Amino acid sequence: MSDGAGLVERDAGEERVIAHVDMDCFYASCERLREPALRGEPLVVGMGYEPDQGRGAVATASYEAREFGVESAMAITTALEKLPRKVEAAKDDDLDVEEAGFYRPVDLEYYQDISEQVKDILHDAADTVREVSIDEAYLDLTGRVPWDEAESFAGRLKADIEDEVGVAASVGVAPNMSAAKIASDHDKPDGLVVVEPGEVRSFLAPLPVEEVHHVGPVTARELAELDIETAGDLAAADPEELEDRFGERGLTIHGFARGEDGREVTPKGLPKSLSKESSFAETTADVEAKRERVRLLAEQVAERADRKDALYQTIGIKVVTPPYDVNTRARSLPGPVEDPDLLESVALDLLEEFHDDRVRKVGVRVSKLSFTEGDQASLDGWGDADAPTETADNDAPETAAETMRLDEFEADGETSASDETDAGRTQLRGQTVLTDFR
DNA sequence: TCTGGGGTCCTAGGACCC
DNA sequence: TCTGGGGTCCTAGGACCC
Repeated sequence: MSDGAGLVERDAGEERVIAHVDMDCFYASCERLREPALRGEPLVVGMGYEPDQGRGAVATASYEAREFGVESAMAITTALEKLPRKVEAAKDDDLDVEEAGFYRPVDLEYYQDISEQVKDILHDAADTVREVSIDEAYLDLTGRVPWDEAESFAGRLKADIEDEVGVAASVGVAPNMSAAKIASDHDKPDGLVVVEPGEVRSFLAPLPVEEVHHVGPVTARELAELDIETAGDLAAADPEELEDRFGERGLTIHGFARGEDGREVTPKGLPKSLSKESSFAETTADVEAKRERVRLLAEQVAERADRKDALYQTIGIKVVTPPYDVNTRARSLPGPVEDPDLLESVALDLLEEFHDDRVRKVGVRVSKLSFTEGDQASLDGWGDADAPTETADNDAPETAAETMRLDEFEADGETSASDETDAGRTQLRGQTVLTDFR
């Protein structure tokens, strides 16, 4: 048996101690923190459940709400059928108040606040922390916590979070990230699972293959055709065949299933892209409605880029047409810019291709980001918003090379300035960018 | 399940260069 | 002028994660 390549080898004998911390239905816990009456009640936190506008989905359902069949990402309308709101049930004789629950709209800023308090505790507990999302992080405890103390350490960590912040977490400890992640999930909520180095294979073997990171519904279905249904099956499969079918990811998931994962815990770097998207309440072919939404999103994306001191070189849109076809279009600029008007005009220009299409959803995205020096705090998203902007000079590109590329860009635009007056306007914008560079 | 929003990474084909 | 091979960049789509 040769084992699958693609994983970083480490010195044998030096087993790392990695923890994965995962808050239990975090948004719901936050809501209960400021509204204790919600404790023990079925609670759904979602977006767009009020007849506001747009479609909505469930962000988090408490365990009590899950009893009624409400799940994460479920359409809010479906969730309401399974679990009506108490306020409605009280007014309606056909509904039973006992069989109803509470709904609260997502309040990300508040959750971010709570999250920071938790993250502070995590950073005190470990030298290296990778924050994965608002409610999840990996800790490298190697050299700080020996295996025979892993369980008590994790227990203290949970208790600290509970006592100091007031929300519950599940913790998994294992010799690598992928196993730690599965471990934290294994006994949710309020779980604590330690998988020591020698036990990883046997711990993973009976689990359904979907629990392996990077095995989603599509891959799981394809694996089932190969009679691979558990992590143990996957671990025993032929890596070459997996690579043929799934590419590099085939080798990755094979390794994960075998308890092999050489990834180091590293702090999260700067973002690669920033985007904003939104759905229409009903699909629409209305040109002005589409343009108006794209304008709004472009403005919001520009604002966020500005707050994070990010320059962008590629501007893209996303257009979702019924039934659910995702189309993306993108255009790169000759150099990085921070220019809301250009962002808007390029986005609108890209949208022209979908002029006659009925759409369900649109999005705007910037990528190929570069960041100005200074003020790291705001890069994380919670620094002070008004950083001094003396940075423009610092990242002026090397003029010779840049000017050449700009010339090419203009020439390109000239020749392809096909039909629309919009194209010409974009060109003009392009030239204002040029002067910004000098 | 008839599908919200914000991300990451990989792949494949085409353009272009040497 | 029927045609190699390597490399890079760009765009579009897809799978996946939270």
